[in-house]
Amino acid sequence: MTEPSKLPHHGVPEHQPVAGGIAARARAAAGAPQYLNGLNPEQREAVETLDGPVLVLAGAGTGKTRVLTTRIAHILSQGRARPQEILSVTFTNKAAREMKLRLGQMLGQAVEGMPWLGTFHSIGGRILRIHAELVQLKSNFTVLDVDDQVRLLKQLLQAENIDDKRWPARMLAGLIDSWKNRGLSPSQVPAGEAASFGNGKGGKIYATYQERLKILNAADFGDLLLENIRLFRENPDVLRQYQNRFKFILVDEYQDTNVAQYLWLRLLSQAPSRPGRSLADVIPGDITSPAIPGRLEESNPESSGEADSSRDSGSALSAHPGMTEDAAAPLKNICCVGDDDQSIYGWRGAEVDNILRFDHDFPGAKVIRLERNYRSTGHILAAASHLIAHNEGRLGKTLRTEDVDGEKVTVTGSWDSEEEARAIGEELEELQRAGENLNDVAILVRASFQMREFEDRFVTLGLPYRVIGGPRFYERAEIRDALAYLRTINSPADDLAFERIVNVPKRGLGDATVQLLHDHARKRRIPLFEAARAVVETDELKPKARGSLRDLVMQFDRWRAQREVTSHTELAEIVLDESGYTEMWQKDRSADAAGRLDNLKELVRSMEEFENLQGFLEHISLVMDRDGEAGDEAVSLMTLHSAKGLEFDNVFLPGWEEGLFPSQRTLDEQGRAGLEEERRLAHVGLTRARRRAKIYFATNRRIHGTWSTTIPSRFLDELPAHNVEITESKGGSGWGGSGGYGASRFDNLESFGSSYSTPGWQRAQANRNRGGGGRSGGGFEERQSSFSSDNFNRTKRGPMVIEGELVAKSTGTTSEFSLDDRVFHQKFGYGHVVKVDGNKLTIAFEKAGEKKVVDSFVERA
DNA sequence: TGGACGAGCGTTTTT
DNA sequence: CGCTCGTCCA
Repeated sequence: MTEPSKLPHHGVPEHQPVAGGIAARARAAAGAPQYLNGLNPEQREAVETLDGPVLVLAGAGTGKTRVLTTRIAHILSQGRARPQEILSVTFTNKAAREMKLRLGQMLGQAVEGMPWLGTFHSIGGRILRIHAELVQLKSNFTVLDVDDQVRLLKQLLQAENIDDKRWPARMLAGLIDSWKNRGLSPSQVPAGEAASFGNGKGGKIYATYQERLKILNAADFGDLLLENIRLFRENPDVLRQYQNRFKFILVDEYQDTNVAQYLWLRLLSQAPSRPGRSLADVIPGDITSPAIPGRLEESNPESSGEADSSRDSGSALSAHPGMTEDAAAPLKNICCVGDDDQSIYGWRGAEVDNILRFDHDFPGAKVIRLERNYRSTGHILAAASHLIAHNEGRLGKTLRTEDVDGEKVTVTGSWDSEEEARAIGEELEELQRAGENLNDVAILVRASFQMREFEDRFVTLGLPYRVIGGPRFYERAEIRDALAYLRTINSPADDLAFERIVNVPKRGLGDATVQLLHDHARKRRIPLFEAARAVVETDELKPKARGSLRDLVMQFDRWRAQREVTSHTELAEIVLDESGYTEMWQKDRSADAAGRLDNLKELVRSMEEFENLQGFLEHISLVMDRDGEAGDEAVSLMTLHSAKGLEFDNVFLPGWEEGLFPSQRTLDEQGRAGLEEERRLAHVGLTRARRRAKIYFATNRRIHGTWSTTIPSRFLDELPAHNVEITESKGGSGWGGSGGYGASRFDNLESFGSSYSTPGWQRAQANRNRGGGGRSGGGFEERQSSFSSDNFNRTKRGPMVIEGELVAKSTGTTSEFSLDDRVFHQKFGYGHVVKVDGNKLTIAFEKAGEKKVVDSFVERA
C-alpha cells in the first residue's frame, strides 16, 4: 500500500515542535544501548564514529540499512542532535520508508520527529518551497513530470522552428536532464554541448525553458536540486541557516549520487561560515575561475579515459571549489554509505567517482568497510567476489561469510531463449514441489524484452508470477489526467495541466482551439486558463467550441469555489465525476479500463492522507508509488536494475550472452566504463541470492524479430571454476554440460564462436544517433498489485499481468469451459477455446494468436 | 474524432 | 516480429 501519510506533508519551518518522544526515549535507553547489541565490530564503528566525515563501504548484504538506522538512534540517544537536526537522504521513497520503519521499531514508536529524512528530491523540494520566492517561484509550485516537460519543450521547439523529427523534444529533455544532473545551469553548459542540439539552439532553448518554468510556477525533477544549489549559492544566509540546523548528515547509496547531489551535499556539509563573511570565501560561485586542482586533475588511473569524457566537458564539478576551501570551511559530520560495486546508474548521471574520491572530497574522512556478508552462502559470495574483482575502478572490498558453502552457482546453456524459459519453468516447478516459497524466487533479466518469454511460459504452466517495475503509479495516464484537473484548480497559471485536460474527455476543443488560446495567452501574457475565459467572450471560436469552452471555464470556477466548502477528497470525486472523466473510462470497453478506474479510486483514497489539496499536490509527484505490496505467493520477474536492494533465496539469471549482457550498446557507448558497470550489474544479480544462484545462457536468441547466434557472456569466464557447476539444460536438447575448458569453458559446447573479439552478436544496423533519450513509453506496466478474488489485477494499457494462485493444475478437475467458448484474458484479450485438456485450455486469441493457458486465468466474455 | 495504415524503432529508469 | 506514433482520410 502506499503510505504517503508516513512522509512529512509540509515544509517544516524553522521551529517545528518536535515529538518529544523520540529523543527522550532514545536517551532513556542510553544507559544500556541495546541497539548496539548484535552489531559486528565494523558496524559498531560505523555507528559510533560520529564526528567528521565517514564513508561506510557497505558491500551487498552487510547490514547497511541497519548501520544507518542504528547510527541515527545513536546520535539521538547520545543527545548529540535532535531529530530535526539530522539530515538523512535516500534515493527512493521506498528506502526512506524503510528507514523510518526500522527507526520506529528501534526506538519503539513511529518517527514523526524526523522531518529531514527523505529522498534528495523531496527534501530539495521542501527547502525550495520554503524559499521559493528567492528562486522566482511561489511556494505552491508544481513539480512537472517528464511528460509535461516534453510537451513544454515541444512548444519551445516549434516556436524556434526546429524540426522535431530531427530533434525530438524527448532528446532535449534528456539532455537538459543530464545537464541538471551535472549541476549546470543554462549559462554553465559548455558551448559545444549547448550547440550540439537543434542547429546550435539547444542551449538557448534550455534557457528559455527555465524561464517558462518560472512563469508556469513549475519545477522539474532536476530543478529540485539545481535550484536548491542556486538558492544556497545566491543566499549565503539561507545556506548558513541550514548548515547550522543540520548537525549530522547521512547519505544512503552514495555511489548513486550525481554531481548536483554531490554539490548540494557539499554545501550543506560545510561548517557554517561566519555571518558577514562573503560567500565567495566559502563558495566561489564564479564559474569562470580556473578549476581548482582536485578531482579532475588527479584523475584516477583506473577510470581515466571513459570517466573523463563525462566529466571534463564542463560538469559544474570542474569549476567547483573542491578541497581548497576546506581549510577555511571545516566539514561537518557527514556519513555516506554506499558500495562502489553496486553503482549501476552511471548512465543516468550517477558518478561512481563521488564514492571513489570520497576521501579526497572530504579530507580526513574515515573509511569503514563492511565486508561480512549475512546474506549469501559461500559459493555464491565467492563467485560474485571473483567476478567483481575484474573491475579496476573500485575501492576494493572482500566480502566474506561465515555461512556454509552451500550449493554451487550453476551455469546452464540452452539452445535458444525458449528452451531457456522452459528450463527455468521446470526448475521453478521443482522448487515448488520441494516446498519453496515462490516469494523467495526471482528471475532477474538484463532487459525487459526478455520478460515476455517467461511470462508466456508461466501463463502456460499456471505459475503465479508478478512483474516488478515499469511506470509508476503517478505516471499513468489516468492519474496524470486527474492530477491535471486538480492542478488547474489549484494553480490557474498551470498551463500544462490545463492544456492536458482541456479536451479530455473530448469536448470538441481540438488543436485549433488550443492554438487560439495560446495566441491570446502569449499576446496578453496571461495564463491559458485566463485566455480561455477571455476568448469565450469573443466570437473567435465556432459556436460549438465556444460553448464547450465556456462550460469548462464555468466548471472550473465552480470547483474552485467549492474548494472552500468541500474536503479535497470530495472535491476530487466531484471533479472526476462532473468533468465526465470517470464516465469516459466507464464507457471505454478496452481491457484495462477497469484498472484505470480502480487507480482513480486509489488516487482519491490516497488523498485522505493529506491535509488539503495543496499538500497533496505538493508531494504527490514525489512520493506516490506503490511498491510494497506483497500480494500472494508468486515468483518475481524484474530487471537487474530493479532488483538492487532486494534479496531472494533462489535467483535465476537468464540471458548471460555477449551483446545482451554485457549489453553491446553500453559497450559501444561507454567503453570500458560501460563494461565495468555491466559487471557490477552482474555482481548485483548474483548477490541478490541467499541460497541458490542459477545462471543461463542461450545459443540462439531472437532480437527484434530475427534470430541470431550468440556466444556466452564473458562474465561466465570470470566466474571462479571452483564455485560453479555447469549443468545440463533441463529443457532437453542436450546443450551444456560438456565441461571442457578452452578459450572459454563454454565455447566447446559445440559450435559457438570462440573468440570474444568476434562477437557473434553483430549489431547489424549502424548505430547512428538515435532519436530520443528515453523510449516512448514502450514498456509494460507496473503489473503488480494485490490479487483479489477474481484472480486478476487490472491495470491500464499494455500487457496485463496475471497473478493467479497456483492453480490446481494437477487435480483432474475438468474445466468449466468448453470448446468455442468466448473468453477474456487479462494479458491476451479476447479469444475462443479451441481445445480443452483438463483445466488447461488452448485458446485462439484474436490478437495474440493461439496460446495454452490454465483456465483460471480466463473469464467468460 | 477515430480508425486504418505505414514508418520507425528496438537497454537499464531511484525522482 | 510487434509495438507505438504519426498521418491521412472518411
